[in-house]
Amino acid sequence: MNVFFEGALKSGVSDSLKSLYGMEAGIDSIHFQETKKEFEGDVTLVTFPFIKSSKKSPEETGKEIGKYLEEKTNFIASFNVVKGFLNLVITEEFWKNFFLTVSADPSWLFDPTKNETLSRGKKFLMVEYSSPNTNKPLHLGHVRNNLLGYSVAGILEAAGHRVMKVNLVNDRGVHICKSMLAWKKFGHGETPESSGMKGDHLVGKYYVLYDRKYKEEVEHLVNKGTVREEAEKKAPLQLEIQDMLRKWEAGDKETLDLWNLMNGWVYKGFDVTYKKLGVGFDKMYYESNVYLLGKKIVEEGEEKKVFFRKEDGSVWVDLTDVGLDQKLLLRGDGTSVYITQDLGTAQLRFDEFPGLDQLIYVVGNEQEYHFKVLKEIFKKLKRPWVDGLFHLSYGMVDLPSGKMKSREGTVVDADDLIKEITEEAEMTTKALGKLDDFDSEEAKHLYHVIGMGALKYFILKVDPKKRMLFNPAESIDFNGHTGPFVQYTFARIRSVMRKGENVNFSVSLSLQNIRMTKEEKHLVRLIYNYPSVASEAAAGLSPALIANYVYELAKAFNHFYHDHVIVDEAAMELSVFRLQLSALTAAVISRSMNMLGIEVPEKM
RNA sequence: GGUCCCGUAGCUCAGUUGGAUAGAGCAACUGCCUUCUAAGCAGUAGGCCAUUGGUUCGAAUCCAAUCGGGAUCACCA
Repeated sequence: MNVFFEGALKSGVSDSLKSLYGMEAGIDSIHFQETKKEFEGDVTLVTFPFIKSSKKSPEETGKEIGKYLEEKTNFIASFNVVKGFLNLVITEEFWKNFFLTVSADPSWLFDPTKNETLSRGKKFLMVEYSSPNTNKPLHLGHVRNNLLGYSVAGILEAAGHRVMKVNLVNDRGVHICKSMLAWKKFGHGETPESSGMKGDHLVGKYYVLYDRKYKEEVEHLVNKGTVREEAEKKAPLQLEIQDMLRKWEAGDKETLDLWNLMNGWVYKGFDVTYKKLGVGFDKMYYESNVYLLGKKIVEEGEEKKVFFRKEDGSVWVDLTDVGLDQKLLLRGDGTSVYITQDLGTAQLRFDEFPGLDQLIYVVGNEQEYHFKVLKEIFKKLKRPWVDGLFHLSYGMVDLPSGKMKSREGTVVDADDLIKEITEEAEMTTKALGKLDDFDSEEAKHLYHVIGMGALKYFILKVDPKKRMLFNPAESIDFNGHTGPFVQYTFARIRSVMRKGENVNFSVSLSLQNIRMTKEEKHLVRLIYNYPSVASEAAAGLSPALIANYVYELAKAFNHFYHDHVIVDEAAMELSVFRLQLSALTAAVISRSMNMLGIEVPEKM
């Protein structure tokens, strides 16, 4: 619902309670809900909370409030009371006025500077997402992360916030060293060019190879009588990795050159995948640049006696007072751990961007503990921006066979997935055979748009915090509650509008002689709801809300389309109204899908 | 074991600031294309909202316990 009339309605109810029963009810304590389909009305007020004051039956109370509203406000046409539920019918005049307003200027719906429902307090937000390791290509789990992050940023922007999308690339550490070492020993100088492999896949291949060779070494040692734990530490490859890490930290040229070379391959590969996913970033951070930053904060904490040092020189924070554990912040040898760098980067960002209100981390739920710790530490350090730290946690993507495991080869690779889904879109589209006038470039683009629409919608429509099941064989559908369904509805509207453009209607939009049908009113209502849905989605960082809303809207349009003739030369005024209604629906669909990062096609 | 998240139709999911008879889609079965795109529309069937107890005018929604599933509690990142 929308402040457009909700505010007035609430104060109407508040007034009525006061004058009828002498009850002081704050505007915020009054809640409406949409009237259920089975009953007549647009909004419903539950009267039970008021019967204590009214000392009358729910029915009676409802009737009195309804009567009051009908008389004292100008947009209640009628009302009825069923079992204590006061159903209010909004006047057709109201919907017509709304429709005329947004038809004349659709920006009223979309522009946060014009629509106060849409923007409730402009903020400056940073969304960190993606944050890949550079030792292997992206998989399905990353896909969920990227789509979520990009979409959340889009939703926040649509609500009028200033948003920065950032990516913290995990470009250093043992994982990349493993790929480097395996490539150096077994790669024979193989490159993306020589192998024809995408760079990230090539590097990933050596990561897997390292793991295999390392296991062989461990088994070999175990067979010769070494205890497994011991063998894992003493395998030659493991020792070489340690050596390589040290060299990297010491700035050894040969190591850094190799590191740069292989990371370069990976970035090229990532760029291709990001582009296909349609995601992007305003700023890239690299762990190799920031991993030392946290040390200053550790020093500060020590001075402030918030942290403490153990005999071996390691620095810790004690969080047992807030139900967490003691946490290591700096190793005895002075090197940093994972959280050290996150301390540093968080500080860096608030320093770098004055006025930053919120830092949203889109990271899997396996790191909930980590972010809790991070926040508690900054709380102890009394950072004024600590409440702006937010971990947008999401669940794993599981396969029917269970968890994805890279070592067991059960990961769903992002590039493969995109390829398959695009091919599927192509097959389906061709089978329907509606694209005779498309050239091959256009067609290719369309397959991609539809395929990605299906994938993105599939992932974004579910609540982020739930783990979701992905069945590669049957998960992605193009019918029903899917992205392509919504895309199709948009294309259908555009098709009708093209027909409308070819007809010369010599009247302008006027609703004087029009009685809206049930379906038309339903559509107008849904369009009316857009700003509050958008604003709710922004407040809750929830793409799923948008996805479900736009589905409902598309369904409502298809229903309307089925029962009504839109372009009819014999009924000019009506046609102009219906075309306008269709156009507005299309605009809202397009906007909503955009927030999900999904394109809508003119034809499909 | 402690902490956190999840459990709704055969399957995938909505609905969770307490409100009326719990909603979609897929799969199954029926209809609807000489008229604006049938990737559509209409219909049938499918439910002990994990279980038990509590809170109250009212509970899928809040509280407690139990049972299932997952995550986490590293001098890994």
